Amino acid sequence: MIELGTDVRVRFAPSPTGYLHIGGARTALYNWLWARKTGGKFILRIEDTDRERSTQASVQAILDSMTWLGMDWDEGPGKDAGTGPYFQTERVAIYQGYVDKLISAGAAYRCYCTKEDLDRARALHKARSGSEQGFRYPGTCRERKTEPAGKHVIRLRAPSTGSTHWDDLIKGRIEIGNDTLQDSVLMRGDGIPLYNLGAAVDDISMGITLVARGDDHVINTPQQILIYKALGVALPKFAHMPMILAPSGEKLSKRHASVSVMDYHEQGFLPDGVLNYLARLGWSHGDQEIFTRAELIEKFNWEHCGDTSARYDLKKFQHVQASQLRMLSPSTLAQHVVPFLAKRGLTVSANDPRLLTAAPLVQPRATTFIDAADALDYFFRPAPVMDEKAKAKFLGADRLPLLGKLAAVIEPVTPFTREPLESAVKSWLEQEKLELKDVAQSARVALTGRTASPGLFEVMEVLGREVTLARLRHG
RNA sequence: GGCCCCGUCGUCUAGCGGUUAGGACAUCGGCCUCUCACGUCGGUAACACGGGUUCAAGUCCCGUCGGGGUCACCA
Repeated sequence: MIELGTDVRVRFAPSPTGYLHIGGARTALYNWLWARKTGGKFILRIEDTDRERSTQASVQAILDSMTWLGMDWDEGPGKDAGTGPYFQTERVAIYQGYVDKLISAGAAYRCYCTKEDLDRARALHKARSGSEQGFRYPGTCRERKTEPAGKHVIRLRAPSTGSTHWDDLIKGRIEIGNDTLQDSVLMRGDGIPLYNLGAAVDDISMGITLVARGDDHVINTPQQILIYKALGVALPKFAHMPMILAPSGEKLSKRHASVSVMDYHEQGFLPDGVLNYLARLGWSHGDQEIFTRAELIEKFNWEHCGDTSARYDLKKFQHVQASQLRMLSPSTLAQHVVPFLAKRGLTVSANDPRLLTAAPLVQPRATTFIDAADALDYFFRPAPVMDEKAKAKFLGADRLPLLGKLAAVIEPVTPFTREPLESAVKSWLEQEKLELKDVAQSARVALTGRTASPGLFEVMEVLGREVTLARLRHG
């Protein structure tokens, strides 16, 4: 059991090279949940050192996605708590300071090899081994006595003997032989840090106590531990979570599914639906599948994070989303669905009594807000959009007299609500020796334009007397 | 290829030496019923393989096979 404490400081450190991916969202979620559970701090840091690929639009997309999901950060863009700035490109002076310390500690050195030198060495390696893989920096500048003026990168002086290990919160003890390490570049010639330096220095200077990230970073951890040790700083805990795979087992990408968080917003998913699904993809709490946000915070832990990669499953995702949608109060559902009604050209107020009455009717019939808006459509149009096939089948000329009678039967019913309507219609049917199913589908098509809808009397109640009678009489 | 991680129903998972291997999604069938859903009842379906250790192995160890990650002046 990991101790709770107020000293928990976790972070999510995305690179703004695209939208926020659902894999990234899950990484953020586990960190955020842990911070909220423990009363610790959740820090958002933007790792924008790849100038070529980083864009302002991506930064905004990440911020928007985090905000939509409701994962608020305690420190980060717009919230400086003294550990900022939170964009790595604004922290170059900090990295330079740490690099100086690393060099004087003998843990790093300046390397003056040019790109061409390295390309030559790499070509030589390939010629010998038949592959570019496995190339290691030959160490040309490692023991250099003189320091020529000029452009240089900073390299890690990696040990070649012994091993580096840590106890991963998810994967247990991991040990990697130092002979697999190499003198990798920590800082570019232009003073911009590379991932391992930036991440380690930021985690140190921001006081991060638990580094939780995707397990594609396992291999980076030894180098970062080396940096911590060279600086004489206490190590954080590490938790490496498995990746999310496509249903086919490949790395999940756009080709397989909607991977951008904001896609789910547009598709009418609930933030809580996304969070619930992502939480269960790689973490469990006994047999429970559906969690409120508060339950997630209360119950999340690292012990029950699985160490196997999980495959994305839209069907299950939809089920979780539908379950979350059903948990909404009518007024909350109304608020969420109004923009989706607007997209259909239907201007409806979230306080519209028809909407509030209809909301519980569509709730068990919808997965997303798009579905809900579709199911609500005919309540708010002057006339329903008619399914022509249904009309041909159920609204033939022979059916109209019956619907006229039905209209006459319900016309005087007061109040115009489901129970009185139902009993009035039932007793009429009894007299006529008819069954409800003899008239129900025709009435449904007349009222809604389609063959599937909530119960007939509920629909009538929402439509109200005027509209119901008009539609039955083919207004 | 080297190094690292992983292997329970199709999928997400529970399990932490003794279970008729449980739940959920999906799927199939029944019930409910004015349609469609919701709900509900039930079925099919899994410990990758081979060696150990042990009275006893899905649970521990080794190997094989399989999957994934990573080997950049990307992150």
